[in-house]
Amino acid sequence: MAVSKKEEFTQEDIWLADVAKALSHPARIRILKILNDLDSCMVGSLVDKLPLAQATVSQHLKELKRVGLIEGEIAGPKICYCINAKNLAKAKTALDKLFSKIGCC
Amino acid sequence: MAVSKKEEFTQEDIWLADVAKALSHPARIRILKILNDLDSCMVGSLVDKLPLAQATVSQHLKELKRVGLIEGEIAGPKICYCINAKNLAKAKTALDKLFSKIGCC
DNA sequence: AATACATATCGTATATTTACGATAAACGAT
DNA sequence: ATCGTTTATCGTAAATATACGATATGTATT
Repeated sequence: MAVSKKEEFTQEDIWLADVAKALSHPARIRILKILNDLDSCMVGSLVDKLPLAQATVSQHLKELKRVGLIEGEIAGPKICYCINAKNLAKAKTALDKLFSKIGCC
Repeated sequence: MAVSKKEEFTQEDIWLADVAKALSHPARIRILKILNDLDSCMVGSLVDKLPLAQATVSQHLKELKRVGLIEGEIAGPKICYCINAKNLAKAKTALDKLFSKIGCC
């Protein structure tokens, strides 16, 4: 594209689109579901559960971390990831609002 | 990327990621909000309300239509778009489930 | 049928995303 | 201090997304 026009929208819309972008790959949906089920999980364990190379999983984790949906804590030589409940709730509220439409055409 | 690995996930995760992808641009968030407020809207009117060329708006509408979040009805020479409430509700339910995490680390 | 208008599609340039091997960085244990 | 383990980052190739002008398509009007 010549030049991105994303900045020409409201901060709220840009943020919501950004959260949606973080959710826009099945690997990242899967990661969130795993973290939801296990409460927390080491990267190596996530790599075992996904059909992707370690470098790729790390990249997906970075994207989820970027928008604040997850956070990592150093646990010795490993890193323990978990969901950031506060930001997840914020995203849920914003999406709920967007999806509040009941009637139709 | 060499080859996409998206097919290696569950249909549910692929679908949810696909819906999120449709929401992953501020222009498409804006379009949904406008349709939510106005109930329905002609394409020309949407073009007026967005900082994008007509061809680009049409492309964004196509993406929202692809995942079933909106639908267009021919109205004479114009086309009237509106939200597909049924599919929006389905997406809302799936996202709610994903976001059901309350506790944290 | 010719015209005017509304929207979709095509072609294309550029930006971004996805994927992975290789390598670096950080830590604990020996 | 060196070694093995774990994860992040770099470099890179291919796929996909974004943006727009130009053009095609379809409809109503004259």
